Formats: sequence, C-alpha cells, structure tokens
Amino acid sequence: MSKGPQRIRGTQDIWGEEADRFQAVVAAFERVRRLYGFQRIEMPAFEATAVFSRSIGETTDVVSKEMYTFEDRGGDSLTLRPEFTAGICRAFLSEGWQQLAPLKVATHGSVFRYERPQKGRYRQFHQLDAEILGADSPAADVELLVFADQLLNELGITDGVTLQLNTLGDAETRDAWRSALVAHFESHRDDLSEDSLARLDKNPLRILDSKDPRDRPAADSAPDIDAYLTDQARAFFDKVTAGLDAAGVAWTRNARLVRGLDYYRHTAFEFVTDRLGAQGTVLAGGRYDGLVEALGGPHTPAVGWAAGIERLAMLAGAPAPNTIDVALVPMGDAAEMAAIGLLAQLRRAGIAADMGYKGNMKKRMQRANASGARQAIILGDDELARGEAALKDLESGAQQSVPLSGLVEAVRRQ
RNA sequence: GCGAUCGUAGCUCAGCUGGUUAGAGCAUCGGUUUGUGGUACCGAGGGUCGGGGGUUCAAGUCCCCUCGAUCGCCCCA
Repeated sequence: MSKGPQRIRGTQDIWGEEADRFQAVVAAFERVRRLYGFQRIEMPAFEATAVFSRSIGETTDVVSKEMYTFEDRGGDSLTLRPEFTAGICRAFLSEGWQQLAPLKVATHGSVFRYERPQKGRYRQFHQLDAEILGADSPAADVELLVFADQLLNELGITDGVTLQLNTLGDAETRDAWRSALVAHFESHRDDLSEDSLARLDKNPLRILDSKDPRDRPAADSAPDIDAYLTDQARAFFDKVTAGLDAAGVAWTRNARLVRGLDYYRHTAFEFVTDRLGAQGTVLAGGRYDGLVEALGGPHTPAVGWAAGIERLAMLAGAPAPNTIDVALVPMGDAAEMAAIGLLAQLRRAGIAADMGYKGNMKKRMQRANASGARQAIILGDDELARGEAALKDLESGAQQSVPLSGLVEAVRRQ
C-alpha cells in the first residue's frame, strides 16, 4: 500500500470481480444498443478546449473548475473529455454526418473530471453514451428512454430505481421561465442559502433542486414551468409521456428536475436510485437542440443520455466467475510437448483450456481444481505410449481413458 | 473547493486507560503423499502499524502537518 509509486487520486485499478462486473455492464450495453439500431462509434479522448467550453457553458462548474485542460507541445489548448456529447456534436460537423441524420450512435469509455473523489465518483471514470442527432421528433426521446429502461432491466438493477422526467421547454419557454424564477428568487433573497445566492447569478434553475432546507420554502413556492410552456413545448412533452406509456415504461414527473449543463431543452430525465447515497443518479440526459449550433453548425435537434459504468456495476449483481472448461496436466517433457499441441487443438475448437507453465502433478492438480475447470486431462508417458490420455471429471473424481484422436469430442460431450 | 470520520500483513480485523522481539482468520508458499485435486494435520514467508515531525524514560496508541479512503455539501453519470 505504501510501497512504490501511488495511484493518482481519483483513478482506479479495476481487476478481479470488479472487472467482471464492469465488463458485464459494457456487454449488456453493447447487446441492447444493437437491438435499438445504434451504431458504435469511437471518439478521441481529448478535444480542443473550445469544444467543451462553448457547448457545456463557460459558467458551469464542469467547465470553470473541473476540466483537465493542458497546452500541448504545439501550444494548443486541449481538454480531456469531461463527457461525450460535445465531442460527438463536433464529430457530427467534422465528419459531415448531417447526410446521415437522423443518426443513432453509441459509445463508451473514460471521461475525466477534476472533482473530490467519493465512492462512485472518480476523476477518471467511465460512461456509456447514446445519442440521436438530427431528430426533432419526440419519438426519438421516447426511443432513447425505452433503450435506457431496457438496459437497466437487463442489468437487473431496476429495484429502487425511478425514472424522473421533466421538460425545460423550448428556448422561448426556458427564457420566460428563467426570468420569472430570477424575479421570484430575487424577492426571496434573504431566505436563500449562500450556495443559492451564488446560483442566482450563475444558474438560477439549480435553486429548484437545492437540498438545503433553508432554500426549500422559496424553491417550493417558485413558479412551475407549466405556466410558461408554449403550445409547441407542451405538445412535445405530451407526446414524450404518451410514448413512454405506450412502451410500458414507468415514469414520474419531477417539476423540480433541472440539468446542470446549459445546452438542454425540452426533455430532461434522470434514472435515480436510493441505494447509492449522494451519487444516486445512475443514468441521465435530455434534449439539446441548441448544441450543434453553439459549435458553429446548422440548427440540429438532438437527444442523448449518459450513464456511469462504475455506478451501474456497483448496483448490478456479481456475474458468474470466469472459468475454463478443462485443465491439462502433463507429466514429463515429452508429455508436455504433446500437451502443448493438444491445448492448441482444444482452444481452436472453441474450448476454454489452460495449462500451467510448471509444477509437479500435485501442484498442477491443485491449480486445475482452483481454476474452476470441470475436467482435467492427465497426460503421462504411459498414456502417450498408448496414444491415450486420462480424462478426469473434477467434480465426481471419475476418470477414464480416451484415445487422443477423440479427446476434443470427449471433452465437448461432458 | 468546504465540513466530518477513518488509515495495523494480499483481504477482513484484534491490539484494555502509551509499557518487553505487533497478533488472528482467510489467502499464498512448502511438507505429511517422488503419477492424482477438493478434506485434515504440520510448517514457512509476508508489516519501517499510510508518510513526516513532535511530546515522553517509552508511541500502533497522545499532539501537529501531509497523503489517501469514506460520508455529507458543492457538482454530476
């Protein structure tokens, strides 16, 4: 623990059962993503700093104090991605994906945020991400939400998880509502916490979901967005909720749910669990119709979500441990060489097989047992001379002689 | 960035109000069994008690600093 170089704060070495859980989450995502027709894309881990600062919002905490920004040797300002969405919109423009709209894409990998680490919160962490670009239909929002719901279901973590849904309206709605909120909170200035006084300047919507009890009276009496929704914005939200009902996805309206990043419009949602303490948000996203434009592109409506792999992995049950089918136990140099050939044959036939690099028979049998293999193939000079091997069932202890030529078949039959 | 708790072997932990060479279980390695594992028994390795400084005759134990983890806030997936 104290010897040698230390792991950097907020990073993690993932191995053993934890790695299996992590991999199981990614595998489920890849499986479900195909069912919904989302294309797999790979994105760079860093972008020009402006890609994030212009889209996420200069005043957000993510941009103003959480980004890993550095100057490269050519003097350009680069930033390790703190999320996927901005980079995907950049790619949408650089790669000419306008041609392909509406485009459904999915990716996963590391993202970086300079935050104080906690359980389920790291400086280098991993996200799943799904986006639909160039679609203004509420059906796109619905498809993404049904996708998310199925993913959580297949991971077996819907227990205690609820989908909270809200609308932030279109640009017109959001501006009007925002002004009303600012006016309301200005008149309650004296009742607000210090944190919320700061939010009043930077991000007044954020006061609505404040946890500080001092803020609750003013937040609870604040005007709902519903009164400010334009007919269009209201119709849009109604179609989203109707679509969820049609697909059989449970949701609850949370009129106090807002998003931290500036680019969100219309649909905003979070799948929240009560099992992860303060890190309760497990998958979240919404519609960001203004983002591509903010990057200098044409008006491009889009929706998406991201989910923290570490948080999903903590909630998901442990997957079945990785085991092999058969272990080889050779005795003597000649047998070992023959076993190397046999090992390759078994693996080429799709059978998970393993053989230790050294050890006497007892050691090798212990290893075979510990590996979880159901069978062992024992190969010594006697067997080799007869063109046979001993096939042992490690559970029952039963052992039989099998001709080498029929060994692959015999193993497969068990 | 703010507040709080914690930090003893690979893992889980014990170590009373400071007192001789820091312990246990599990795991690892070796042996009882030179071609047969899972059980049992015997044995071994592994710790600068997170790191640094201080108080004291004496510090794993008390004080300060530092690093890290955890919980809450902030923020967010």
